[in-house]
Amino acid sequence: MVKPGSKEARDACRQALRTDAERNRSRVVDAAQEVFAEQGLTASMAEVARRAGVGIATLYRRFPTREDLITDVFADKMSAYVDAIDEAAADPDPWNGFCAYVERVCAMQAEDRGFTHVLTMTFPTASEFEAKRAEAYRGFERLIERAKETGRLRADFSSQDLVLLLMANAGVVEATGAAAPDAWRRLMGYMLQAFSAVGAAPLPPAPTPSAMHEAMVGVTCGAANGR
Amino acid sequence: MVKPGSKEARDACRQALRTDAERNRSRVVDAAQEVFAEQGLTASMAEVARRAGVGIATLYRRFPTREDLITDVFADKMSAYVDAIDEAAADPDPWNGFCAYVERVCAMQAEDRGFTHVLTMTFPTASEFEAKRAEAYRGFERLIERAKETGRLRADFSSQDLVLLLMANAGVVEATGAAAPDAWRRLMGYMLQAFSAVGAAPLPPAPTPSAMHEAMVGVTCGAANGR
DNA sequence: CGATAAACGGAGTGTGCTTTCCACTTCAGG
DNA sequence: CCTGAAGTGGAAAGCACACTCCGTTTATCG
Repeated sequence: MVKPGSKEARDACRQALRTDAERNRSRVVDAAQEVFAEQGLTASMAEVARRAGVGIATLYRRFPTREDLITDVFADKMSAYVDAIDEAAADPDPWNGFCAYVERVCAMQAEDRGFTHVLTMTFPTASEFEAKRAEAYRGFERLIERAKETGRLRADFSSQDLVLLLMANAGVVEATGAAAPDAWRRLMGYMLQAFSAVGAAPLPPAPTPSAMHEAMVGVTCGAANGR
Repeated sequence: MVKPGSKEARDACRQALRTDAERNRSRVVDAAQEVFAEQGLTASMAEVARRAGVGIATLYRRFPTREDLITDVFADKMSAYVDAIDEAAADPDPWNGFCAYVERVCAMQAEDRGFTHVLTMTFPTASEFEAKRAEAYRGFERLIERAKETGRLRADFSSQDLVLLLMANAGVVEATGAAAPDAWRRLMGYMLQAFSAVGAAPLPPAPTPSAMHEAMVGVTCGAANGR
C-alpha cells in the first residue's frame, strides 16, 4: 500500500510529470533552495521563478502555496536533521554525542537562513515533513536520557531547551549574518557549558511542550522572520 | 551653547511648533509606541497614523523617515536602558548587580517587540540616540570589570557577549511571543550560569567589537526582522 | 476680528508582491 | 508526423504599502 504523502507516493506523482515539467520542477526547487538560504523564507515567489528561469505560473502550478515549496525544498535537510541523531547516538560517550548533535544542528542553521526558521516553525499540513521533526524529537529525547544517565547532562535539562536554543541561535544567525559568521559558536559554547551538570544551579522553569508547540505553530509561514 | 541633537535643541525645536501640531506629534509618538510594541518595527506607517487619529501626511511631516520615528519613540526606553546601569552599579554585590542588569535588559526586550530589535540595531544618523547606546556600553564594561574582580564573572567574558545575548533573546522573544511569554527567563538562566566563573571551561572566541558593530549596522531599519 | 503662516488630511502616484487566467507551445503515443 | 493533452509564460487583477501634492482648515498675533 502506498500511503498518501509518503516518499513513494511523491515519486509516483513525479513520474507522471512530463520530462520537461519534471526538469522545470527541479529547477524551481534548486532556485528556491538558493534564494531561501540567502534571503530567508520570505523571499518573493517572483524572485524564485526569475532565478529558476521559469514563468511565475509554472512555479504556482507545481507549488500552489509557499508552504508546499518550503517543505519540498527542505525535505532533504530535514532528513539530515534526523540522521544526525543516529550519528550522535553512535558516539560511545553520550555527553560527546549530545554536544556533537547540538553543534551539528546549530551549524545547519548558520549555513542556511531558510532552514534556520524552518526549525522553529511547524507546517501542520505537511505530515511527512512533520513526521521527520517528530522523529528527530524522539531521537533527541533518547540522547538526553543517555547523557543524563552518565551524570554529565544536568538533570533538569528539558527537551524544550533544544527548541529554545534553536530560537536563540536563529536570532544570533539572523542578526550577525555575514558580519560575524562564527558568532553562533560562542553562544553555543556558553549554552553547552550551562547544560553541563558541572556547577548546575536551579533554573527558571522550562516552557511546557504545548506552549512551545503553540509558539512554533504561531510563526506563520509567510513571515518567518517576524511580523 | 546648544549643540545640535541635544535635548535642549529638541525642546527648542518643539517649542516652535504650534500647540495643535505639538499635540498631534505626541499622539503619533504614543500610537507608534503601541504599534511598535505589538507588531515590531516593520509596522506600517499608515497603521500608526490611523491609530494616532491623524492623517498620513501629518506623520510624514514630523517624521520624514521611519528611523526618525523610531529614535523618537524609543528615546525614553534608551534612557531607561542607560539608567539601569546605575542601579546595577549601586548593588553592593557586583555579581548580583551584573545579573540584575542582564535580567532587566532581557525583560525590556520581552515587554516590547520593537525595543527588542532596537537593541540589536544601530541608527548611525541619530547621534543622540547612539550616544545613549555608547554610554550604556561603557557602563556595562564597568559592571563587567567589577564583577570580574570578585572572581564571580568568568575572566574570558567579553562585552560582545551581551550583544550576543540580546540577539539570542530577540530570537526567543520573537518566536515564543504570547505562547510562552516566560521562555526568555529560561534562556537567561542558562546564560547567566554560563557566565559564572564556576565550572568555566574554554569557549570559542568572542566576535570582535567591529564585527558586531557591522552586524548591528547591517540590520536595516525598514526590515528589523530580517531581509 | 482679520490676516497669514502653519498645519492638516486625504486623494493620488508609484512600486512590488501574490495569484489567476488564457492564448500559445511542446512533448509523447499511435 | 500528427494530434491532443500537458505544460508554458506573461499579462492582468488585486492588494498593501511608502511617500507626495495640494486645496482646506486652524492657531496665533497684531
